[in-house]
Amino acid sequence: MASMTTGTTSRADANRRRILDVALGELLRDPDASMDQIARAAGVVRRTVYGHFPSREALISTLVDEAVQALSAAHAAGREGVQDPAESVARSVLAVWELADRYRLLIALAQRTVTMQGIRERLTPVREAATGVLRRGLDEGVFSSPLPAPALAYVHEQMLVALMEAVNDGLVAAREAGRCAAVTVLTAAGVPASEATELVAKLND
Amino acid sequence: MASMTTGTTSRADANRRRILDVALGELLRDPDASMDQIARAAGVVRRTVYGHFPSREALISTLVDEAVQALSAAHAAGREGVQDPAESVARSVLAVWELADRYRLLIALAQRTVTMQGIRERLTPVREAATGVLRRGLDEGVFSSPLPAPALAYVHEQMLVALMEAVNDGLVAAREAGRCAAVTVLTAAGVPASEATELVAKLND
DNA sequence: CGTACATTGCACAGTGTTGTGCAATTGCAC
DNA sequence: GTGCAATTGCACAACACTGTGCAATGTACG
Repeated sequence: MASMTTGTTSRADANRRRILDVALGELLRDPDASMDQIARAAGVVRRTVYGHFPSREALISTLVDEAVQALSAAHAAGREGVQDPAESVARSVLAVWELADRYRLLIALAQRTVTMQGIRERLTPVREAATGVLRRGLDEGVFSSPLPAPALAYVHEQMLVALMEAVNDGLVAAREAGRCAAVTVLTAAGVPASEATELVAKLND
Repeated sequence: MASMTTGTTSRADANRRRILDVALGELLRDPDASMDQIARAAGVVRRTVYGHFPSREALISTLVDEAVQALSAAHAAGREGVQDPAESVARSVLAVWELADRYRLLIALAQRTVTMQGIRERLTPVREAATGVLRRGLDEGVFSSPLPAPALAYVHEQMLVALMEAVNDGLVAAREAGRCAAVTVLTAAGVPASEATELVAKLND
C-alpha cells in the first residue's frame, strides 16, 4: 500500500508523518540529534526511520522543504493584489507569522547551535545593559515600539547579525556598515529616519 | 616559560595565538570542524593543540570569551556618560561595530549550521520577493533606509527570527507577536511608528 | 654545549554515529 | 485466518572523532 488511492492513511504513512513531526521538535532541542534519538522520540526503532528516509540528510531535507513551502505560500498569498508596499509588507509578515507559530522552532533552530548557545549566554550582560537603555528611551518617549524593552533588545541583536551577514555577502560596504547599522537600529526603535541619520552623522564627524 | 614576565612572546605563546586565530576562521566555515582540521590549518599537529587546550570545548570557550569580552567593553565604552538614549544606542552600535569587523565571522557562525544553511538557501525566492517590495517602497519614498533593498531584506528576515526567539523565551505573548512583528518590521523600514501601528491595526480588524 | 621546553609522530582505547542486511514478528485488511 | 506490508531486533562494517601516552626530535636561551 505504498500510495493510497483512497483517503485512508496506512500505518506507514501515519508513522512517516509522526516521525517528521517529532523530528522537528527533536532537532530543535539539539540540531545534532541522532537518528536514534529521533526514532525513540517517535516511538519507533531506528531501523524504521531508515525505512522511510534513506538518510539523515533526506529526513532533514524533507522537513525543511515542508516548512519553506508553507512559508513561501503564505508570504505570496499575503501580498497578492496589494499595491501599497507598506501594506504589502504588513500583510506578508502577518501571513507568515501564522505559520511561524508552527515552524518558529525549526527556523530558530540554528540559534541553538552549541556554539551560538554559548555566545548568546555570555552576551547576556551586554543584552541586559542594552535593555536598560532601551527601556529608558521608551519611557522618555524617545523610542517608540509595541515591543517591551527586552524583546526590542533581541531584535537589535539580530539586526546586527543580519547586517554582518549582509556585509559578508557583499550587500553593504564594510566602511558604511557601522553607520547603517546604527541608523537602522535607531529607526527600528521608532526614531524617525531623518533624525536617526542626522544623529549618527553628527557622531561620525 | 609558562608566563612571561618580559614582553617577549615565546614560541608557545605565538602558536597558541595562531591556533586561536585560525580556529576562529575554521569554525566559521564549519562549526563542527574537528581538532585535526583546526590544527592543520594552523600549521600544527593535533597533539600540539591539546598541549595548549585540554579539550575542544576549552578551545571554543576561550574563543568565545575573548570575543565577548572585547564586545562587552566596546559596548560599555560607547555609551558611558551619555544621557540621551538615542545617542547612547547609536554610540554603542558604532563602537561594537568596530570589533564586529573582526568577530563578525564568529558571531554569524551559527548561521552557517548545515541545517540553517539549507533553510536560508531555500528561502532565497521568498527573500527575493521581499526585496522587490522593499525596493519599490524605497523608490516610492514609502520606506526610508540607508540600506539597499537586499540588505534590508536580510534585516527583516532576522527581525522575524528575533521575534520568534522572544516568543519562545516568553518575552512577548504569541497572540500579539504577529502584529508586533509587522509593526516593528515596518518601523525598521522607516515608516513612522504611528502610521505603522495604524496600518497594522486596520489590517487586523 | 647543554638544559629546558615545545613540538612531533605514532599508537591506542573508547565512544558514537551512520547505513545496511536479514530473519522474526506484528498488525491491518480482505 | 491468510497474506502482505510494515515494523522490529539484532548484528554488522566502516568511519570519524576525542583524549591520552610516550619516545623522538626540534629549537631557543644562557
